[in-house]
Amino acid sequence: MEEVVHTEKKKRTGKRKIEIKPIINKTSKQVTFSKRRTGLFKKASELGLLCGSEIAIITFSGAGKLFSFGHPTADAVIHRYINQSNCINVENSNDDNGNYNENNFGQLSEQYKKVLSNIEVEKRKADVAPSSSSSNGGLGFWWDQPIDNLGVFELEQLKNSLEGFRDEICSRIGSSLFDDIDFGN
Amino acid sequence: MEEVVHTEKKKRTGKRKIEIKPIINKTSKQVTFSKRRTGLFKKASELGLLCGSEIAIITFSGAGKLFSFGHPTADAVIHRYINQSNCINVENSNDDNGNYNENNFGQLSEQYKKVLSNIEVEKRKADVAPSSSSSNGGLGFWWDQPIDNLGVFELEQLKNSLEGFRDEICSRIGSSLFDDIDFGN
DNA sequence: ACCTATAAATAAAG
DNA sequence: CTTTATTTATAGGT
Repeated sequence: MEEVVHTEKKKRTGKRKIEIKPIINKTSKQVTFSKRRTGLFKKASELGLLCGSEIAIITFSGAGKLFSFGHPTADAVIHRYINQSNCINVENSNDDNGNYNENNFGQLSEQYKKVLSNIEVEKRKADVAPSSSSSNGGLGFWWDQPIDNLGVFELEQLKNSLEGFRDEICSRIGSSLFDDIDFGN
Repeated sequence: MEEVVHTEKKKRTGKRKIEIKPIINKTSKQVTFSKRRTGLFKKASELGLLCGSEIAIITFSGAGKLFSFGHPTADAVIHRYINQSNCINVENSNDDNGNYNENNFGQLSEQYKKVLSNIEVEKRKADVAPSSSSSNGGLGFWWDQPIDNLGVFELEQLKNSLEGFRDEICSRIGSSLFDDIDFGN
């Protein structure tokens, strides 16, 4: 039987304490990102499952690669987040620096109301307005054009575009928030 | 020195293993949500700090209360997520059921191109269009009105509203994605 | 990708 | 909120 006396080159394996500061080494940064992201997503799924809560995580790696997790889906949760502006349930949380994050979607419906109200005011200023027509060659942006220069067809386009734009936005946002915005009827 | 033999009423304190399934008891569900959400946000902040990655977490408690975390901010990350449609960097991750989440913002710029192209086609169909004017009393939605009935003032409103709408959307989305959409110039 | 020792998170009780 | 016992996550190495 042999006794080997190790002249203490302590084979320090196992987890060690680390400081929470930027990892310089690119490879170990990637490894850590991968491991911790996996752990984070697992915990998020447990939270959703245990507590019946909806949750979405969006993260971009240092290299700009996107990873997302969602329960039930990331998009569903994000849509709910974007559309909850007019609800009271707005809570912020602090980040690693102890700073608070703000949800700045909160005042949107107010802004819309203001815009619509301004339109109402403008409306009252006018009684009857003259109109003229002409075909527009298609130079510049429509909002830089004198409105008088727009013919019926251009207006049709405007209308169609606006409808399309509005529908796209609504479906993109998955929102009913804009449904009551009618641009002055 | 005294040796006390405990007639085993094992005082079972300390963490115990749990199953990952919905918690029924409302109180312990709230407690668990609070504790785990805190832990999750902490881990997320560590991930951001260690790996220089951007991260956002949005979660709604069972009661519908919103909590968010973001590094640098939740909104910044969500905007980047929404706007990265035309990038190649789309990675999905699986949720607790092993299902994959999908980012369905990917085809948006394509849709816009299609709309704009349709408008171009329409444009070519017309040469000159007549126009008329009249004040509109303000009944119904503008897109349900015959376009001929719109007077200059209504068109101004339309223009202003559209500008406002577009600007609001752009600032809301924080996007440059719509900047090139000009509704037919 | 896998292993192992250890740090960190946390379930239950006070 | 605090403590305690234990499970879970994970840093570093292979």
